[in-house]
This record gives sequence, C-alpha cells and structure tokens, in this order.
Amino acid sequence: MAWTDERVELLKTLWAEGLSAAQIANKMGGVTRNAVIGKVHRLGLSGRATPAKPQRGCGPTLARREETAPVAAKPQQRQEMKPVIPEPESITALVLDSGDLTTVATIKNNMCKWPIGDPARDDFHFCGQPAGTGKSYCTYHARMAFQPPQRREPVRRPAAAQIAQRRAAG
DNA sequence: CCCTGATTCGC
DNA sequence: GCGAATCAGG
Repeated sequence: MAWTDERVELLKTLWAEGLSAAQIANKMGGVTRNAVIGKVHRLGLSGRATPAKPQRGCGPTLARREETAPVAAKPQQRQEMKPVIPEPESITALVLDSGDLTTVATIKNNMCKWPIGDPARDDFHFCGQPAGTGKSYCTYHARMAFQPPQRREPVRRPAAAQIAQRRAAG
C-alpha cells in the first residue's frame, strides 16, 4: 500500500480530526498504526497529543529534542471520539446521486475534504462540495481551516452554584 | 494489560 | 520514504 496523494490527504484529515493512529490505520486499511505514525511524522503533522515528550531518556539513543512544543491536550477515551466539529446549517454535505454521502471511499480530489460527523462512526462523511483543483476544502471550509475556533469557556455547572447560593440566601 | 504517540533504525 | 521494533507515558 503506497501513500498516494489522496491517501495522504485522508491521513491528514483524519489525523487533524483527532483520530488515533490506530483508528486511522484501521479505517484506511493496509497499514498499521506504526505506518500511520511514521507517515504523520514525515509529513510534519506530529505534535498533537502527548504534551511533553523530551525523549526516551534511558536507551540506545543519543539525539534529543531541545525544545518541547506544548499543545492542546487530547481527551483519551475508548475508541470513541467526540470531536468538536461545528456543523453549520449553512453547509450541507454533498449527496451523491447514488444516495451515498461523500464518504472516504467516494471523495474525490477536487472535493471538499472537510469532515462532518464523528469519524469513528459509520455516518462520517465529508463536505464534498467543489473545492477546486488542488484544494482540500471548499471556500467556506477553507476559511474555517485557517480560522482558529473560537474558544468557548469550559462548560460550567451554574446549577450547583446557584443551588448553593439559593440555599445560602434563604 | 490496555491504550496512546515518538523515535530509531534497517530496508 | 517506508514501517516494524522499540520506547515512554496514561
């Protein structure tokens, strides 16, 4: 199984989506998680999970990284990811004439590869809208790809606090 | 023991 | 460039 351009695109998409290397390898097939990780490294996509990884420390290794790039932590769960992928109503996934959505198998090179839904689920599909030759996303998603998602404050539980306050108040 | 990614090294 | 083996952490 060679790493074709489309395969790499899919890899990058799923990797950016938050799928684990094993999950990506499983979805793509023909490759192991090691292969996925190796490719990810070669692509320079590494640095998603694992906040700090100085090196192996004790071992037959000598080279090391002098700097560590702390990145957003990744929620680690059991083969079920819940990525926060906004699904605006304005954007509707392209539905093929066959009735299928733009899935991993049907997506083409000139179609928007913006992931929609849970990659771990069966109904996971892509935007599929015309993305222009050589582009990975449609105009809308291309903007989103370059626009950092607005940071929402962590979900708080005002209910408990309010109850406590109400109790204290009277 | 299960999982995860990171790195090395032979091909 | 590729990926198994290995390492290291959760």
